[in-house]
Amino acid sequence: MTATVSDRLLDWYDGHARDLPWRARPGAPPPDPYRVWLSEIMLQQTTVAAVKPYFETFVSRWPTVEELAAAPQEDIMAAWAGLGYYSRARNLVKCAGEVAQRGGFPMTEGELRELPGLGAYTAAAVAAIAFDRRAVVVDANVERVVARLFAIEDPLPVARKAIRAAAAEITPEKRAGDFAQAMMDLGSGICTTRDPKCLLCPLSADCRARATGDPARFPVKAPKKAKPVRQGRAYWIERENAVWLVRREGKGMLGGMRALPDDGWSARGDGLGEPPLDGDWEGAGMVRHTFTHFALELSVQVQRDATQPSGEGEWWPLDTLNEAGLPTLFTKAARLVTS
DNA sequence: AAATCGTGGTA
DNA sequence: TTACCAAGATT
Repeated sequence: MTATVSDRLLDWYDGHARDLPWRARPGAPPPDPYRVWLSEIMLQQTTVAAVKPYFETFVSRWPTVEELAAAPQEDIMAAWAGLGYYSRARNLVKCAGEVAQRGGFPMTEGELRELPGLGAYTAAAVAAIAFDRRAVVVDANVERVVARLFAIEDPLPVARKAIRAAAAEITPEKRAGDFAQAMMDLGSGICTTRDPKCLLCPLSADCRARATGDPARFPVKAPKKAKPVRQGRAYWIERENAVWLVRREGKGMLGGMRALPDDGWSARGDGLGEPPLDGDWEGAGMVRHTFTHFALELSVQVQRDATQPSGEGEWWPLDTLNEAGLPTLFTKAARLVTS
C-alpha cells in the first residue's frame, strides 16, 4: 500500500486540526447538522475570527433549526447585522423554514443543493462534514491548494473546471468531512495566499508548484477591475432623543436591514434623490465605506427637533441604538453624529 | 455569465 | 493608504 495525498493530509489533520466551535474532533462522529449548516453559511466569504462571536450568539439564542425557524425575521436580520452579505440572512430564514417543515436537513449533496443559500460548495461541505458523505468540496482554500499541487497555469476563473477535476482525484471515499476540513486548515494556516509555509506542509513532496520554486504564484488570477467611487447622502432625523429609522426594501444592497433614510445612492448610483423631509439640513461630515464593487462617500445630513417624515419608519431611542441592527455603513454614520 | 452583494484583517 | 482577500450564492 502506497500512501496517497489524502492519507498524508489526514495524518497531518489528526495532529493539527483547528479547534473550532462548530467542529468535531478528527475521526469523531459528525457534529449537529444545524451547527454545520449555520457555520458554513456564516463562513461564506467571511473569516473564522469574524464568524465566531456571531455563531455563539446564534446557537445560544436559537439552539435548533426549529427555534430559528420560529423566530421573527427581523430578529434574525438584526442579529446578523455587521456580518455582511445580508442575502445570507434572508436565505437563512427561508432555509430554516423549509428544513423545519420537512423535519430536518436532507443528507445528500443533491437535496442540500436545492435549499436556499446552499450552492455547490456549501451543499458539498454539509454533506461531507455533517453526514460523512463523499463529496468534492471546493472553496477558495481548496482552489489554492489544488492549483499549487498540480501547478495549474490557467488563470481563475477559467481554471475552475480543471481544479475541480483535480480535487475530485484526491478526494477519498472515507473521512470526506475530515478531508475537506483538512484542506481548508492547510490552506488557512500553511498553504497561505502570501508566503506559503512549505517547510511545514505535509504535501510538500507532492507539490508541483513548490518544485517550480515560486508556489505563491499559484493560483494565477485574472486582473481585477478598479472600483468606482459613488457619492450619496444619509439623513439623521432626530427628535426627543430618538432617530428615524427605515427598513430597506427587497433583495438589493443591504436589503431587509434597518437603515438611515438616504437619497437613493444604492439604487441610482449617483444619489440625487429628494430628502425625506423639508427644512434645513446641517452637514455632519463624510463617511467612507468600501463595498465589494464600489466605494461610497456618504455625506451625513442632520436635522434635530424634526417633524415626522411621511412614509414608513420608526423612532428609535438613541440609548439603545446598538440594538437596532444597523449595517456597518450606518453604524459609522451614527458614530459621526453622536460622538 | 458577468455583475452584484459587506466587512474587517493584513501586508 | 491602498490593495487584496476570506469556508460563495444568486441572477
